[in-house]
Amino acid sequence: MSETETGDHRLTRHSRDDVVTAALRILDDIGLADLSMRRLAASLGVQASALYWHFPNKQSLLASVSDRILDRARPIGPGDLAGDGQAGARPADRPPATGPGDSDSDGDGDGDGEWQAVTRAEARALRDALLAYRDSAELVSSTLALGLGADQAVTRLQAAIARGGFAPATAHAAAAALLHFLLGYVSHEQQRLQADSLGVVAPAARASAHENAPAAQDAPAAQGSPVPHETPPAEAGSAEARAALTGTAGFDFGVGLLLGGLEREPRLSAR
Amino acid sequence: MSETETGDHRLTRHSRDDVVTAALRILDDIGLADLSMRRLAASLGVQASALYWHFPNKQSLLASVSDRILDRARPIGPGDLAGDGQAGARPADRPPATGPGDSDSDGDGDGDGEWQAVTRAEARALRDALLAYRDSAELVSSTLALGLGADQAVTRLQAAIARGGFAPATAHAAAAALLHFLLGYVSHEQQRLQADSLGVVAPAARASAHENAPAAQDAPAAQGSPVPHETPPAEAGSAEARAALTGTAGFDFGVGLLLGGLEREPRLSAR
DNA sequence: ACCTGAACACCGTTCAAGT
DNA sequence: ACCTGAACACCGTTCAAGT
Repeated sequence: MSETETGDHRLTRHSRDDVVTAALRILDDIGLADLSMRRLAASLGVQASALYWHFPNKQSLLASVSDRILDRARPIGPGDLAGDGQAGARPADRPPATGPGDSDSDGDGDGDGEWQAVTRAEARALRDALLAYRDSAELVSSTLALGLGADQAVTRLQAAIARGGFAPATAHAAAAALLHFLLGYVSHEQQRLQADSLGVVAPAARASAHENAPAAQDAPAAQGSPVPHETPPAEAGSAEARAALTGTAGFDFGVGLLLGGLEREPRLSAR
Repeated sequence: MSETETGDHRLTRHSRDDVVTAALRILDDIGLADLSMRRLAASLGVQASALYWHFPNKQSLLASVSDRILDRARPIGPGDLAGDGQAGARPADRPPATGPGDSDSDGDGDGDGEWQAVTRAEARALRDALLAYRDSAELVSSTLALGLGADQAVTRLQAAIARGGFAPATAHAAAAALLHFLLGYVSHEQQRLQADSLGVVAPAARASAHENAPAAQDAPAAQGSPVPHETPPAEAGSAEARAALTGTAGFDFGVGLLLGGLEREPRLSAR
């Protein structure tokens, strides 16, 4: 409730949600490292101690921020798989979306690879949600590392995987593995985006393993827009393949690996 | 150099390595959250400002600690695969160590799954090295998230995978994915270990999907206590399979998933 | 129901200066 | 080569008290 915080504040009392919203804005504007209780309070025109009426401590506040970010990833319903024109929240890019770089990994004969498509879509939705805010993957990671939140994400991935007919324990372990990869990947991705957006440049000896296009940044807009900054795969180089698997391609590759391995696991129902 | 710090200190000047050693001890004794420059300095009998002669800032010190932890994972040579009896740092458990819980995933007929065994061994060595110190996975994760260190780990995993004849870009991306999983998994594992070691206990209703400990929060502090998050679904489901894939079995499962998926990727040399 | 003011016990980092 | 002492600009959290 209350009015939308446009930078100024005063004269309104705040709700729990207002605090989370303000925190999200600071996160996106100046990063996790500078998201302090005092600064957050100041952005709301309030004393730091006031925040402790809404949250018992900073960690629980961060967990709520984490949940809010992840909640944005809801859209993908069981009905629509890939190639649908309408996006859920706002992520407007969503390319044709078939498989990984090369052959689709569900070409095993029977056509029930539906769980793979759904899982892939869930994973992409989570990544998109994370890419919408600076430092969000690191925030979610550390929140999860402290045992708080992020259950929603595991649950959704597990549900998608379970469509393949795996045992609950299998689906859960695979979902956890997928989430670990996802958070680590996006975390690293966001660190590079951030480094590139500053004038870090990296002389020229960047060469070998990883390199991607600079000038990809922008992110002036506030929270909403999930920033579709794509780095074209540009694999090409048959020689040494100097171009690494980055961006969406690298992400899909990792997800594909997990799904590929999962496909060989035993199913409960032989359908 | 200097004498081994046994808790007391005084009268010796310290080297960079001494500082790292002392930091490692504090990390293991009281955890990452309480590893401050001031406390570290005190444990060395020195002013906090003295540390800045050795390191430009806290992050670079932590990166060095991170490197030291990872360096402990060296032992696994190309010759020995699994079943070796000698442990590395401190973890004295190391069970018989055969395969995952169920069937080994490299029984595909041809006998050149050697790269899989080597990769698996490298992954296990990294996990063991991390398990030797409290909070190490989180430390390495955040160090890596900030763009420092941990290159050694990726490099070694990549080298192991490359034995399978994959393109460098493929091997690198797979190694990165494996490391992301590994750090996330062990991080979560250590968080649970830590929670369990305190008297958190978790009543008994631990059951269903997510095994994190309730009763840990509630935060008796303050007045409001704004009632955190929603109540978990607690679906319970099929009632069986409540035993999740945890510990070494869960770890091997995740690694196996990645390796299984990798096996389907195209090779450069047709062996 | 939501916030202030003041305090407590800390932080990382800098810098002139010492030996 | 390694460290001190003092300072600067911050932290998260508590708590009585206000409205």
